[in-house]
Amino acid sequence: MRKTVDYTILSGLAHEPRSGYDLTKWLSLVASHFWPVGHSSIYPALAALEADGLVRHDAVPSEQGPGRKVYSLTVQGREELFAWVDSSPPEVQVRDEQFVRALCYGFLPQERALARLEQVRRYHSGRLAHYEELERQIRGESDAGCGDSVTESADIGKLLVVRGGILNEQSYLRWCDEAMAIIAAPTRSGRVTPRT
Amino acid sequence: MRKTVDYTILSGLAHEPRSGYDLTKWLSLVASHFWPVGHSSIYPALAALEADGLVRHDAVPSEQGPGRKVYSLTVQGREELFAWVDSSPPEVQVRDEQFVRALCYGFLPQERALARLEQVRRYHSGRLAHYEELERQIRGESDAGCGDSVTESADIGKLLVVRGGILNEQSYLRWCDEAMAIIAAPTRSGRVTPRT
DNA sequence: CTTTCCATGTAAACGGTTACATGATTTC
DNA sequence: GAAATCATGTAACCGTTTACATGGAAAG
Repeated sequence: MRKTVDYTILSGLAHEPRSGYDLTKWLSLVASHFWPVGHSSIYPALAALEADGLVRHDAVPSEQGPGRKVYSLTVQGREELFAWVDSSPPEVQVRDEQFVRALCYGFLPQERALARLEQVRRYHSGRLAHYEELERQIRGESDAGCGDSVTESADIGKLLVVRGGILNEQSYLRWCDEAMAIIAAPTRSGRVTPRT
Repeated sequence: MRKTVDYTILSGLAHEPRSGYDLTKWLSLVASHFWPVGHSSIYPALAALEADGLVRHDAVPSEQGPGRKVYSLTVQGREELFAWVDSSPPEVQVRDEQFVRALCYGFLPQERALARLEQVRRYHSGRLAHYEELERQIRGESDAGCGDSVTESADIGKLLVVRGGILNEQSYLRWCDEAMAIIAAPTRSGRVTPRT
């Protein structure tokens, strides 16, 4: 059975033929916020995909370091990828350690919980700026290419995921604000730290 | 080194002493959307936490099935949990397979991508309704049992995570709408069927 | 001459999920 | 008498992460 990391790799190659090294960098740029992949997963996966006939590579000599293996999708690889993309997604499984902490914020002294949330907010503020910069880049590229706004098939995918990142970070920021309001609310009587 | 699942369990016990069985059910209700934990992780973890003196259990006979082991936090367990809660969170790592597919939606025929997004939207619409119901329950409970400070502290955590779930699902719905608009945009030229 | 970047890979450790295993009681 | 719920646990598997491993070229 094929794993998600395989399809992530195939997706990368669908956008453009790449070496394992380039894939690693590209995926860490555009896909790390929904499916992080390290290079130590990529190289074995590429070899397995090649053995199954979903990708093939051309050896390309490089000026520095060892020769590159530039991988591209085969017809079969393209078919399998698109079939998977157009298949029923399972229920999403998200893991966010931050919320485990949040589950206990009510037990912390008010000012500690608020300080934590402030910190979380700063972090996501930075992430948001990062995705917004990415969006500008994508829109800039496709403007330069054709004349229309987003036209290229490949750009649509990139735009979709970056918009996802942006909306997600915005909602996180909204959560921080709300959470701080809930914790700072004066309606509660006594908590771990006594009032006054 | 302690893992997140340990702190998730400790968080559950901080809210109320519970058996492994009850913990499993409670966590699947309130924590499954940010840190899913199965019972086969819980029982070994509880044993390890007990060996380390962070929790202890009282054997309580049960009417049906084997006797229950009701676990509660020790002083040390409480301290370690709160110290972790009030520590610097690492960068969050989210995994959402849906976005891997989205990365390739530009390669699908328009109507297929739109159908997919419609399906995703329905799913998250259901999730949103679920969290909203949960929020109503929590707010109902704390209105009913007004006065007790411990109960209130526990309710804050539950409220925070359920609000997180709601804001997150709302942003997902917004993403679906945006994504459908981007894909349905008439400005694109040559993308109708996937190339082969 | 040391660090960074290019470029590829392997192997062990870790954590989580799935399946296995048991058995009593209540409900249909 | 079959299924669901209560209640506990173990073991194999699987995928990811981290560390190990190599080595040339450019830049500081």
